[in-house]
Order: sequence, then C-alpha cells, then structure tokens
Amino acid sequence: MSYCYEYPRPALTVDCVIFGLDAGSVLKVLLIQRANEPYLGYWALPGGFVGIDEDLEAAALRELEEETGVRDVYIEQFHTFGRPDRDPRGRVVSVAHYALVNLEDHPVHPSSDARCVQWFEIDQLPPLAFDHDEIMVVAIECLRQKVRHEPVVFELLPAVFTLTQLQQIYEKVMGVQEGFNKRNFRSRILKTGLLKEVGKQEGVAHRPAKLYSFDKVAWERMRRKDTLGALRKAVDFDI
Amino acid sequence: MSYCYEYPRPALTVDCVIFGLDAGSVLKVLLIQRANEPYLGYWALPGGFVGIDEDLEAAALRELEEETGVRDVYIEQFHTFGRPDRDPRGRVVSVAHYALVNLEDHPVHPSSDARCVQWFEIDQLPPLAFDHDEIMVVAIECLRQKVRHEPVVFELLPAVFTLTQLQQIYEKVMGVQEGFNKRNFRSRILKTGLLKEVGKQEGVAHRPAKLYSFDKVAWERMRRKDTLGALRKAVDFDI
DNA sequence: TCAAAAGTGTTATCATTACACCCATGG
DNA sequence: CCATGGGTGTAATGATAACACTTTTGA
Repeated sequence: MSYCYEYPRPALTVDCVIFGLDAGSVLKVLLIQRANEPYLGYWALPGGFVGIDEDLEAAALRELEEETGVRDVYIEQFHTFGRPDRDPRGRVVSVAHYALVNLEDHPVHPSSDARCVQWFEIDQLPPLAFDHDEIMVVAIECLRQKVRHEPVVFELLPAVFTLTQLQQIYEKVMGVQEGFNKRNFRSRILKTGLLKEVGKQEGVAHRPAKLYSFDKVAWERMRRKDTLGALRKAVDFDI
Repeated sequence: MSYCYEYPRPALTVDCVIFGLDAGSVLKVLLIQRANEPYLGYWALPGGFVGIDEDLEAAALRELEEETGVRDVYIEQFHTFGRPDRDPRGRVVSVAHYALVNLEDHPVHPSSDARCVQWFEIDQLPPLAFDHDEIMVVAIECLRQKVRHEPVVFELLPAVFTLTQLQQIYEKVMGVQEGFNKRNFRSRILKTGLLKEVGKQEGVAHRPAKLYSFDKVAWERMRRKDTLGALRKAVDFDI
C-alpha cells in the first residue's frame, strides 16, 4: 500500500524530552538507545511518526508509552524542529514536547520494545542522535521559562514533599549554582498560598520536616480570577 | 508527477500572524481574504505549504512576502497546530509564526497574487477561516509573554520614537485598559539602559518630545554577559 | 550527646506605587 | 495667550536580600 500526493511532503514526527526527578533530587532526562541506522547505538529522545488522524499531543503520549512505558504525565509542546538536513534519511519535521514526571510514580519499563531506556543527569548527557542535543537545549530553556510563570515543578515531585525538596528542584531546574537563600525561598513560596501543609516526616534521624502538597484548587481559582495581571504580582514564580 | 510514501503523511504548512502598529499607535493584524473554497471569502492568516527542502522560518517568510508583499521582518515560531479536523480538506499541520513589523517601513502590496490584503485592529477581527481564531488567540498570548522578557516591541516601532509611543505599544500589546502610570513607566524603561536619546521632535504644536532609539548593542552586551539570572533583574520587561 | 537537617525573625536596602504640577511649542 | 502633549520629584509602602542561630529527631 502506498500513499501518493501531488507535491512531496515532509515526514512529521513528535519527540519527547522527559524530565524526571529521582529520589536524591537529581534532575534527569529519559533517553533510549537507537537500535537502527542512522545513529545506531546513539542515545536519542523517544519519539516517532504522527498518525494521520492523530492529534500531536496524543502522538507524543503514545510514543512515550510505547517506547518507555511512561504514561499519564504532564506534557507540553514547546518547539518544532524542521531544519531540512536534520535527519539523513530525508526531510523530517518534528514537533518537540517536554514531559514532567516523578520517578516514583512513573517507573520506566526498561524496554517495552526491546530497546535500552535510561535516565541521564541533564548535565551528563551522552552525545545524542540527530539534532537532539539542540532540542535538549531548547527544552531546558523553555522549561526554565515555564517554571518561572507557572507552578509546574509540582509535576516532578511526589504528591507530598518537603520545602527542601521543592527548593532543590527549583535550583536544579533553574540551573543556579549557589542555591537560593533558604529563608527567603520559604517565605516567598509560602506566600503564594499554593501549598497545603499535610503532615510531618516520620522516622528520620533529624528534626522531621513538615510535609506539603500543591493546592491545585487554589491555583485554579487564582488563574481563573485573573487571567492577566494581578496574578503575576501574586505569583510570578520568579524565585 | 506524484510523490508516494509507505505511510500517509499530513500536509505541512506555515501560518503567519503579522502584528503591525500604525501611525495612530493602533495594534493591527494583517489578513488576506480567501479566494477559494473552503471558507471562500473568509479572512485568514497568510500561509502555505512548506517546500520539501525549505526551512520552516524560510517558508513563513516566503509566504509572507508572496501573499502580502511584507519582507525583511522579525519573525518567530510560536506553536504548531495539528488538530486532525482543523482543515476540512484533510490532515494539515501548521507551524504558526508571528511577525512584528512597523507599518511605515513595511508597506503592504495589497494583492501580490490578486487577493485582498488588509490590516484589522486586533480587537475588531472578522470571523476567520479554519482554526485561525484559535491561532490568533495563542499568538497574542505568546506575544504578551515574549514582550515581558525581551525588548521585541521595538520591532513594531519606527527606528526613532517617543516615550509616549513606546508606552502606548506596551499598553496595546499587554492589553491593559487603564494604561500605565506615565512617570513610573518612564523611569523603568530608561533604567534598563536600552534606549538612546537621539534628538527632539520638530514642528509639533506642543512641547517637543525627546526622540529615542533602541540600543541593540547594549541589548546584545546584556544578554551575552548574563545568559541567565542577573539579566532578569536588570531587564525583565515586566512593565 | 552527637550528627543531621529543619526551622525561624529582623533589619537594611531597593523597587514600586501613587500623587499633581510646570514646560515648550505652534497656531 | 491658549491648547496641546511632554516632562518631572518625592514620599509612603511593600518586596527583597542578607544575615546566624536554635530545634527536633534517631542513632
């Protein structure tokens, strides 16, 4: 069976940059190892072709699950990469997405289709296939941008977390080296009104931290009330 | 001649949301009137198919010039629209761009290929073809976002402008109704160090305004010095 | 009683807001 | 001399930054 058109058409794919936070608060990215030419053996972003009647986001979620077993995650399109020479096999345009997952709730099925799947720290990446290094750079930039304006970091955390964990993610994602000031971070983040206190740690060999969860309802209320403007003042996540 | 593939492929297009500022500081968008079905007679964003070896941005610029005569402008991809039913003729995925032009330097050739081309105020748009209303909404949102972090409004202005003009654009683009406070706006914008004083108005029937131009060099220095962080403090265009 | 991480209050500085009047020009 | 839009200074308030010590727990 073949499909014919009057003019040539680029192939259309989706790629996913999956950010995950592991137990030690290390920010990682999920890559798969290529089992075919070109770039055989190289690590690459999970991704693949968009079905002819498939929404772009649906395609990204499908590929994600097929190739890594990760499902039911926050995902967002961030840029479309279309340099004519980005794939040696021919013209391929890729709509890139990033996904945010927390490693505890979303275990990887290491090789749903027999490929290696592995988490890499974002500052210790191997060389990537195609233009995936470039995609990665843009993804990190876009994520940083996003994090400053919307409370998406919570997608990386377990449902319940400590302020120290939260601060560490912000530091990781923003890529700052000499962390934020602990007290200032805390007062700011609490002032947003988006955190609910939900208990205390138990069984730790030091003073137990308070546990918090993200208050989705408060966030929805906030963004509804004030689509543009006053919201910014209250909560622009300029940490 | 026809081009055949093993799997069906969506068609790939680019669409352009062209923002322009006219003499009276009114923010407008350039639309063309469709001369074919579907949506015959409706207004639509200029756009068209991506050549098989053509970069996405190049395609956007080419379509822009072919359909409206506008050339040599600031352009930027902002989102890719791919709902399976967005075009009744079949699957068409469109990489949307916005362009910023100033109407004085970029006159429109009203119908480079015999179609009507017209500027519309952004809050008085006619019903648009396809999902172009949705694209428009997203474009405005993205532009707002952009304007807050980078000095792109200058692309809308003539090379030399007054602070009043500058303030008006910010107000238009941000969509605020009771404008910014004049004094506060001025001190902030001057504090960024991105404006050069280049003269005074002449021949106006009131106190002549100082004229400014955007200091590209200073901006480049700034963004180079400090890719992340301190820049934000100095110049986050949170007006 | 020690080690480990959590937690907290206050002050100095800076940025933001809010306010109303005078200035320069052409007609 | 008037109409028009351009320009400015200052005080009150709120946000941010910088600072080091005490608390709670398990081992």
